[in-house]
Amino acid sequence: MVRLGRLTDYALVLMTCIARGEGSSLRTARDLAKESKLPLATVSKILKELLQSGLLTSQRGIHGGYVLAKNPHEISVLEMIAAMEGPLALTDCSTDVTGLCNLESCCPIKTNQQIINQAVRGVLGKVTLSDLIQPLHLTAIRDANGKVLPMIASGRVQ
Amino acid sequence: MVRLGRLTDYALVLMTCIARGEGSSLRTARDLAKESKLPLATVSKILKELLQSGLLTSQRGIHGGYVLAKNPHEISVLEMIAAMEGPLALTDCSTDVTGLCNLESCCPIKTNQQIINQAVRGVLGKVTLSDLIQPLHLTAIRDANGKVLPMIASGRVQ
DNA sequence: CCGATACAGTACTGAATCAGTCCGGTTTTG
DNA sequence: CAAAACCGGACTGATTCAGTACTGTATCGG
Repeated sequence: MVRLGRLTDYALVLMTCIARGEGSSLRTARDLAKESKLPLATVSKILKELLQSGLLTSQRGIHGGYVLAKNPHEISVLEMIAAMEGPLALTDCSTDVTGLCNLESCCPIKTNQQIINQAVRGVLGKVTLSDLIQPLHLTAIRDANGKVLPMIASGRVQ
Repeated sequence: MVRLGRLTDYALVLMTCIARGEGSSLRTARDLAKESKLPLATVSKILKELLQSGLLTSQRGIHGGYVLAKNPHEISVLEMIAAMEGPLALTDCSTDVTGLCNLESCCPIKTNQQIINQAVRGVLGKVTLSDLIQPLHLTAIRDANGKVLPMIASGRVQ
């Protein structure tokens, strides 16, 4: 299905929760678990990974919690996905690692794969956390020909 | 890693092979297996799925084989991916199926997820099989702001 | 008409990945 | 020092996936 892992999905939800609560100091894992209706253990695991990727900062001890490390408009969807699943690479060929593919040097479409990857990265890099809080501002997103994607305004398409 | 299945990767290779050999009548599975250096059984499986999705047409019997069902520029990468992995949906929320998510109606980011999905679909829908054969023409692909993606011409970025 | 060739469809299996959980440790505060 | 909260790693059951095998059906040549 070419889908994000479920944990990545949760991560987007949690980041949105934290971003919405900005200004109200720290959010605890317990707090976020209640708000997102997800199990605490799972939430902790996700927050931990987001922390290690530098998207969150934490405060330990009683009265501890998590905050965004950057402004919401500086955190792209691409970064959040990469935090949970590692660098975005739709195929083995599009990694910088060599020796994975037995076709290696003669592979006729390696370059193309990288181009496809770059296109997807470009799009995901353009959508930021602040866009997820304010959906209507997404009208700024345009397709490959520079035309605004038709469904943004109406909220739904197909 | 957010990656395509390996079989999907192979499918892109095979479709490229077939597209390149256009005009030279039918390509047999055996033939394509040899050219792509993939096991015949696997190649057959992939071609079968591409057939069922209407991207290929087949001829049975001795002297049978496969041909593209459409012109290369009418077959998008999105279609090929969908043929192998089903409809592109980065998250459960972005499917048309309901009842999968326990947050359902109150989920704060459902709309956004669909927007993200649509953005990715838009990009993948713009790249066609003919683009994969003629990499240099990909300079037509632009980012969300209408600017040409920087790495296309040079073949590589980052 | 018969057999060789190639597509068509299904079913199975071993491996790899993933979600989710648990447990023990460390830091801070009252 | 005890409670609250973060920190880190490790384990497990389930699910998914790649790959293979086997049987069936269609077409063509002789």
